[in-house]
Amino acid sequence: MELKNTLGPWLGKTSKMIGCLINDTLLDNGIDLTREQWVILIKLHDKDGLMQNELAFVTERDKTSLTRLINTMERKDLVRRKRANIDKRVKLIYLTDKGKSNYKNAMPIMKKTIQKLQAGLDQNEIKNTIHTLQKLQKNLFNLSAQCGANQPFP
Amino acid sequence: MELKNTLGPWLGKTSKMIGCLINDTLLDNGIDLTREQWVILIKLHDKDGLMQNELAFVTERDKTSLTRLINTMERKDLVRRKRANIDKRVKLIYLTDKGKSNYKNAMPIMKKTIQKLQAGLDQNEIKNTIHTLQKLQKNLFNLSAQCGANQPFP
DNA sequence: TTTAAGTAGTTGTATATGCAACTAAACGAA
DNA sequence: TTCGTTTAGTTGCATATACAACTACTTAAA
Repeated sequence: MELKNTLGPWLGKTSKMIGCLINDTLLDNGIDLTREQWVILIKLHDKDGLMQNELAFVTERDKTSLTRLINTMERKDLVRRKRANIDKRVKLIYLTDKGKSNYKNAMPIMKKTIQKLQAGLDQNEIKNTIHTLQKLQKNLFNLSAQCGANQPFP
Repeated sequence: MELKNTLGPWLGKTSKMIGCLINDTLLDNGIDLTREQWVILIKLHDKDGLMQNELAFVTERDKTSLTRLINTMERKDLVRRKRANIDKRVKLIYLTDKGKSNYKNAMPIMKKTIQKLQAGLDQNEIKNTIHTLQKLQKNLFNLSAQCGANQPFP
């Protein structure tokens, strides 16, 4: 088996290039966000007030990484922490007005970029590829390839 | 268009999980390598004595990142720098004996892991997915989504 | 041949990442 | 109810990453 004909390297390179594209797009449009911060804004726009552990899980990162990412974003006034009343260990993360407006500014631009990225691919091809990726993720999950000790939330 | 039905997030998550799997596999087998170091060993095994800029290009990273990655690997005695005689600016990177033996130890284990990863996927499915990824990479290249100022080597 | 422009690599600075070990709070069972 | 265990989040440490600005060397052109 040749390593080069396996999915790993292809996925790795493509993913890396997409990361660069997202960074560049944000920068070129004067939006002061890293791609990591951008994803956090998406998740919070989806459901505001997630606790840190949930946010770490849905963004596939260790909780310690998330702590520091939120530190940076709080410093930039994109989100804010709020202690939960029911359970005082928990900190809930909320979008600030600045976070919301950054999301709103970035979204149409990012959608346009993603369309350019997928140019020349038909819907069926995209669907099949996603399906294959889902199979891989299932395998990865069974191989317990999850960073950190993140638990799924029921 | 729903962001969730585009390839970006699926690729990102899968790629992240594969990274964790590689790290875990190396760690579980007592191989003292990060996944980034592992990829460098592969490229050098393929062709020893690459110059840093070439190595940065083939591994899709900025030359400054490569400088520091090689620093770490030189400290760990996995590779060594050698000034080129023809052009004194250039530094060529060679595998050390330790680097070679780490590669040799890791390779069969990593191949086994990759087979587990691709379990349940038929060759055709893999081929089609790689083909789609190649299309994406072409788009990404045209969108000049390359990190750093890395140039392709003719 | 001398000088300007380009190239290879490094350093400064900032961000992001993860494991181990920690604190504080909540829970659960004797 | 109290004491051991679990959980949420943080900190220490090490690695990886990239842009800007730098040094040292090479090349091309005046």
